[in-house]
Amino acid sequence: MSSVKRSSAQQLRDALEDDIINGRLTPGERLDPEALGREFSVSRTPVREAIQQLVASGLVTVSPKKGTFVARIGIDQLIEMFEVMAELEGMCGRLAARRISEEELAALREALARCEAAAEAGDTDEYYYENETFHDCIYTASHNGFLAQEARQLKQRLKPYRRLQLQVRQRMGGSLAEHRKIVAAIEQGEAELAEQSLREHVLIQGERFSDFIASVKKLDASATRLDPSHDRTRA
Amino acid sequence: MSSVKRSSAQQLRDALEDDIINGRLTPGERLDPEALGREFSVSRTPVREAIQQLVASGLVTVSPKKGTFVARIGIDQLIEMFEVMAELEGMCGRLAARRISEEELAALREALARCEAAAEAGDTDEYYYENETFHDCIYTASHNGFLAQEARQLKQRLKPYRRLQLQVRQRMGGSLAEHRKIVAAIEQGEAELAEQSLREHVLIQGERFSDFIASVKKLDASATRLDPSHDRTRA
DNA sequence: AGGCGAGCTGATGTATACATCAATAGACCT
DNA sequence: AGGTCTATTGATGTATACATCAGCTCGCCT
Repeated sequence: MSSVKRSSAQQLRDALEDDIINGRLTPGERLDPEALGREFSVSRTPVREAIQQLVASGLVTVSPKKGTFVARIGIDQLIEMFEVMAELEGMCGRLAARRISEEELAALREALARCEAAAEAGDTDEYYYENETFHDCIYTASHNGFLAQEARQLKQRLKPYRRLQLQVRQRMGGSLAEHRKIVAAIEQGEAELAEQSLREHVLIQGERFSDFIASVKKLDASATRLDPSHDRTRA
Repeated sequence: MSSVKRSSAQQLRDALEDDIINGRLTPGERLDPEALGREFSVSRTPVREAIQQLVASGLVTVSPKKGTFVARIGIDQLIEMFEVMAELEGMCGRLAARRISEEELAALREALARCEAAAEAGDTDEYYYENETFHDCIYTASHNGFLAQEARQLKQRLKPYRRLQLQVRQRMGGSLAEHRKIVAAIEQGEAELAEQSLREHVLIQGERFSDFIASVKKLDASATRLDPSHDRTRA
């Protein structure tokens, strides 16, 4: 399997990445290398390495002589990133409509079914998860591994902020309808339609920015002063 | 200005990046941290840091216990990356057609003029350089800084391989005609046309892959055995 | 009392020494 | 002679100590 023995730096990187993506570490929060070293029983060197990698992937920023913090993405850049995300998703859909295999199509239908089930059950968390699987199926079906990788990476980078979005329950119904339309387009090999549908599917969430921006600003403000309640040094 | 005092690791990173992009270090070539340390009069720590960053940006790969090497991109992935590059360029064009400012349009026309001059003079190197400026103008004019950054980064990553392309002199004329078409589309705000023109402009180079692939394979083969003639440790 | 400056503090950046482990080459056994 | 096991080697990975430097505080001067 994928080698079970990974370097401390890699493990730490994954752990921090997961913490950031899943909101256990919020944007603006400070990361103390020494504290992290104590927590994971390693020296500052691999901690530093892990942080460097997170900086490279855009999840962390480090200000010399001031400290390292979970990256705070400005609203303007956030919009820009959504714009690119929509394009990448659209491209995945366009390619998938042309290249998808039978197995992949089956997996896509399965993912759609799971989304429908979650929506019917009103389980927003479950829907959020299955929604990811759905989109991931399309990435894979694009048969462009590099594109899929880029899409996943950007999505990860946006994740700390996305979780504020779909909370709106009404959005689930609309999202589901769009999913069906997307699947239909891919099934029939209508590349342009699939692209446009997916692009809009992503952008619609961006257009709900009225509510969204408010949430972000609020989160920005609360995280401005380094919230000590999230201190990871405490056991 | 942009702080003149940068860390050794950053300087080294930039130096190596430049070496790789401009072909002084060829794909597959080994990078010896100790030798680099001696050359730049620093310890292995900042060297390692620089290498880590290059790994993150995809220009270098490191195999544990075997060594670190300039990244070798397989032909299949190379094609995938060109596909994405074309999409990003197209997106830049589409956005630029809607958002470009007068100043930016002037700069774009200027860049086109320089391309024309270089082409008329038959100076391929100059054309290569001005061609970059031209495309960079479009990135900027997209008014999406994140998109522009991603496009530049991907272009950098492809650069070590792109230099094998435009060598064909005949391509300059065709390229120039496409440039004019692109500028015209942007001038008139025809977003879709600008997008399609740019996408094809990039992909055409990919379709010339018949010749291209041969060159890459040749380069791949010659770099397979770690060529000692490129050893940087020698003064 | 308010502003300014020197020293302190705490953060990142760097150097060096050690640990670890896979690839390799050598010798031994068959 | 061929294959296998083992010891060496050389590479990355990690630990620790030191250097450096900006921000902050405390105290002095005006």
